[in-house]
Amino acid sequence: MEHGGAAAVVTLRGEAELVRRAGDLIASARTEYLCGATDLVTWSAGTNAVFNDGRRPRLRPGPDGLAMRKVYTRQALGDPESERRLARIAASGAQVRISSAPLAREAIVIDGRVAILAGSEARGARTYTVISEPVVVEGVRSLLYAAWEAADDLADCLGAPAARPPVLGEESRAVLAALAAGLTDEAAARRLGMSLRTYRRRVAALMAELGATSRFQAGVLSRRAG
Amino acid sequence: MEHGGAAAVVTLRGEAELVRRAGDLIASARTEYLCGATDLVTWSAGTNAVFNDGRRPRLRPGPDGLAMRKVYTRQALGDPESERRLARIAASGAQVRISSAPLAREAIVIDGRVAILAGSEARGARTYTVISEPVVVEGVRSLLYAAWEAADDLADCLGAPAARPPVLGEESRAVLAALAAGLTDEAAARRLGMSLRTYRRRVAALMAELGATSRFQAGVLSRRAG
DNA sequence: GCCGGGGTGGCACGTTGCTGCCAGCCCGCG
DNA sequence: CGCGGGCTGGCAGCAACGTGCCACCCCGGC
Repeated sequence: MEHGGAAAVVTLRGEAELVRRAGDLIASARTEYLCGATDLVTWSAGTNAVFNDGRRPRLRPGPDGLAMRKVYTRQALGDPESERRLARIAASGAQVRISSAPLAREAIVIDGRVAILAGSEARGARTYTVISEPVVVEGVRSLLYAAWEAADDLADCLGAPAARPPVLGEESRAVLAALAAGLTDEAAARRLGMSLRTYRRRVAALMAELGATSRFQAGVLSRRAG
Repeated sequence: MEHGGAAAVVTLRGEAELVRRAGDLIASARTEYLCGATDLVTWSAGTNAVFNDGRRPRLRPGPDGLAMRKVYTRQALGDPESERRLARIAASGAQVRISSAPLAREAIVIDGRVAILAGSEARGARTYTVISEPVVVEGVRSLLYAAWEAADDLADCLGAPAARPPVLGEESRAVLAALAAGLTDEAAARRLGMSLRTYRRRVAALMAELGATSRFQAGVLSRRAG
């Protein structure tokens, strides 16, 4: 049972063609605009061009409005400039979240009807694949939505001192594991073969690195970082 | 630029056809078999039939072996029977993780070359869409891999008393928020308008519900549950 | 050798978190 | 009305956590 609707899978080259061929599609979002990317680079040129063309949809958080959901990775929080842009996006009514898992390929799903996947660069122009085959769109949407669900709200990530997780050493990981196992300090220190005093020093250093003021918060933040 | 390779997107009806038409494909996995589903129901009949046909690949955890990665949701931990089956899968060399986000549609990606997405049931037979278009496969793989990355190892979820998160009340959420904000008990109790004693009672109840023995662990578990 | 720096462990003390006990309060029930 | 049950808050005592201080190493430089 081959699928062949000529328009089921279409590959476009470059943002210009994306805007020309799929601009109407993108601007026609009515219920949900779900978008995932590692940072702000990929879609910015293409889709901003579409929306700035005087057809930016009104974002209403209400039940019948368009839900604009964007997931990025921590790389989108890299520099203050990107952070500001993200904050601006969020202020404009979009829901922005930060995923701690990598999103290697950018993806958009519009109203559960159309998916757009970015390919790699080829001859200077990025390719975009527009999919309208329902099963594929639904599959992509469910996966992208899972990433959305698993991600943190931008607001919870902005002030975090550990926006860039500091790549902990081997010992820190062991301490973290002991903490996460629910051991008391005494038991943990014995297991790790260090004195109670030193163990507590390690914990204090970890908490400082995470920016936590209580152990509960440290647990939450440690999981956010992985 | 239409895509047409006749085999780029093929939809199959029912597990029998899946095995007949895509069995070789599934059994030919060499480097990575990445699979996501809400529970053990969907793929079991189809892919088990393929593998039990004497072509189960050898799972080697080494660098050149086949990495069999499976992500399920907490629903796969529903009953002890499913738990045992999951443990058996893990024991056979597959890496099994539990995602706290919903995976509405089942998906497989094989060696980064082929994706198979499950559709909804139609006339008693579930449909399976086999995709070999590289951009689409890569997009699906990156999303599925993100779900894999964000998920917890099965071992960390098996003993958890809160495998089924108990749908906390409004007040419990407020307590959790106060804890996650890093407040001291005193400050949190003031903010929530209750006495220190009562606040600590709430915290103790929460920790019991989560099965945590330390606040750090409670923080970790609370985030695992959402 | 001596010296200084960095990491460690012991000790003491203060803070925070945990819980058993009891008194009070509100409610529904007989 | 009395009575019991459930929830609350205060108190006390204990366990756990956090940290400043100091003595003790181990090392590398002078």
